[in-house]
Amino acid sequence: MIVAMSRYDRSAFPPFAVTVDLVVLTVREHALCALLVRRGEPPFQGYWALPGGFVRPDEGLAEAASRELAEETGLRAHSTPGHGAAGAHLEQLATYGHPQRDPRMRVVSVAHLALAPDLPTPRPGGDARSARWAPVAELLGPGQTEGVPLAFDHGEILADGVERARSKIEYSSLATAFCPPEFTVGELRQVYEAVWGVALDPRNFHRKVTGTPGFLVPSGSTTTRQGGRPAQLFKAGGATDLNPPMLRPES
Amino acid sequence: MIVAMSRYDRSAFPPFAVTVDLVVLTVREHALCALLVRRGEPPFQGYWALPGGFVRPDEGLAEAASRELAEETGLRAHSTPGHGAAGAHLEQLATYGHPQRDPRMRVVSVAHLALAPDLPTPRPGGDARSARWAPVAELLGPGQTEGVPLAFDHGEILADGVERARSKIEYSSLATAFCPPEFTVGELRQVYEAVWGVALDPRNFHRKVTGTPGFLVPSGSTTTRQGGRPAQLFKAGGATDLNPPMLRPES
DNA sequence: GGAATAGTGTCTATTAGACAATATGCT
DNA sequence: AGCATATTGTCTAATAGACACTATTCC
Repeated sequence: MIVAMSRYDRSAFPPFAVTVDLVVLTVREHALCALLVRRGEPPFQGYWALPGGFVRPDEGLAEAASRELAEETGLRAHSTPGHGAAGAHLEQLATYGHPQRDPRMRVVSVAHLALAPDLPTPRPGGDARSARWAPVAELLGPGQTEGVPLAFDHGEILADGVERARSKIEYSSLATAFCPPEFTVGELRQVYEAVWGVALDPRNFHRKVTGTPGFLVPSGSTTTRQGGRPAQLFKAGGATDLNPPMLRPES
Repeated sequence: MIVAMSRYDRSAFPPFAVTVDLVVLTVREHALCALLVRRGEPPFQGYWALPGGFVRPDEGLAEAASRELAEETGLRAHSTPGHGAAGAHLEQLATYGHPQRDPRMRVVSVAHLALAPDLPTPRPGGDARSARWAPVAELLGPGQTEGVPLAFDHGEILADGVERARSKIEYSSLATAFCPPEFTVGELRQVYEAVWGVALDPRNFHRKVTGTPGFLVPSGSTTTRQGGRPAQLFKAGGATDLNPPMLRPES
């Protein structure tokens, strides 16, 4: 490979640094939250940023994103829904490559979106940097204005990731990626309500999700952890697409 | 650069080449077609490939894609619908970075999707390479098998681009990007039929598209170029999202 | 019992899909 | 006239949304 590279005119292949950045989302206390890390060095020293890092010469993009996710959260990544526990959904989001997005050099970042269940152990920082779960409502202002500025173009990336998550739970079963392996219909509804920031009718929601083939599979047991009448527990079914979709109100 | 590559070092940035590849789609003679160029040099010499090229040190990703599109087709790019004539819709598709996707060196390609109206002048090749519009049905086999192999991982990229286009015309007004500045409801229906490969009921389709606010704006004149009763001409309206969506049959 | 949540049933307005019928150009 | 396409209208089945009602637990 090195021999092959040296055979070519260097000016024909301008070198770029390639990184992966992660928009890791979870639902905590009825709020959609994103994982942020504090930067310990310039540029943007002291600012909050999305977790990420350089892609290594011998690894693929999804592989690099999966590695960074594990380093930051301990989660293993899945690209298909229907997993719970120590797994998170991971998919490529978009690539950001404005020439001046990093003042040091030309960096192209392949952003990924991860959806994780609420982590029992927040595990702040896989490599000694401090980390936190920040409610996205505090990061993305009501309009297009951002409340708290993030490092680099990470505010834009976060906004794109949140929008992707909001739209994708409409027509896919991805909302279950925010849930533990077994969950109730009410807990799933709270995920939708937190991600969309709206209230949904519990009765119509129940009829909708239990009536969609392959979305939910009863696990057989029940729980009363939500209070009130015991609720059936479900696991995510094999279906990935929701057809017809779950409709977001106010459209 | 070669020194840095030979050993991973925290302070170094493993260098990558970054390219843009284009999935340029149009509708010709009732068939969805993709723009291909023939490779004149190894690797994959003589194979058909997607148009593309290296991102320059001082240009952004969308800028590079727009430049390549203009070089290959003469089209100017728009990221919003509602344009016709010499304009094409252009959006980022996904990024492909498998370590061995290019045998020469590590190349990360940011693929873009362009939707263009049928070009009066096919203009085969902006830089002396031969080019052609290939029906995607001949390139992507019935199953997941490809009919004709493309260079590199371009078959996979093309399949992703076609799938993106097929799903995006469901819930956006992007189908108008395949049409000339003024078009009839029947011509728009033929776009949907070509992209999806299905037959749609002309009467229900007419009611649906004319009843969606902001999708179509009457231009005032009529045409008989389709034969039969003269049809109203429309321009693309300002709406970008179709709500409720155009439903793809057989789902 | 009272509060809270789970789950079912019912009604209505909207809509997708099938398809009859009419309109208006062309040869 | 006969053909082709455009455009409007009608009917039916399915569904989203509103909401009454019952079920089952904990306090």
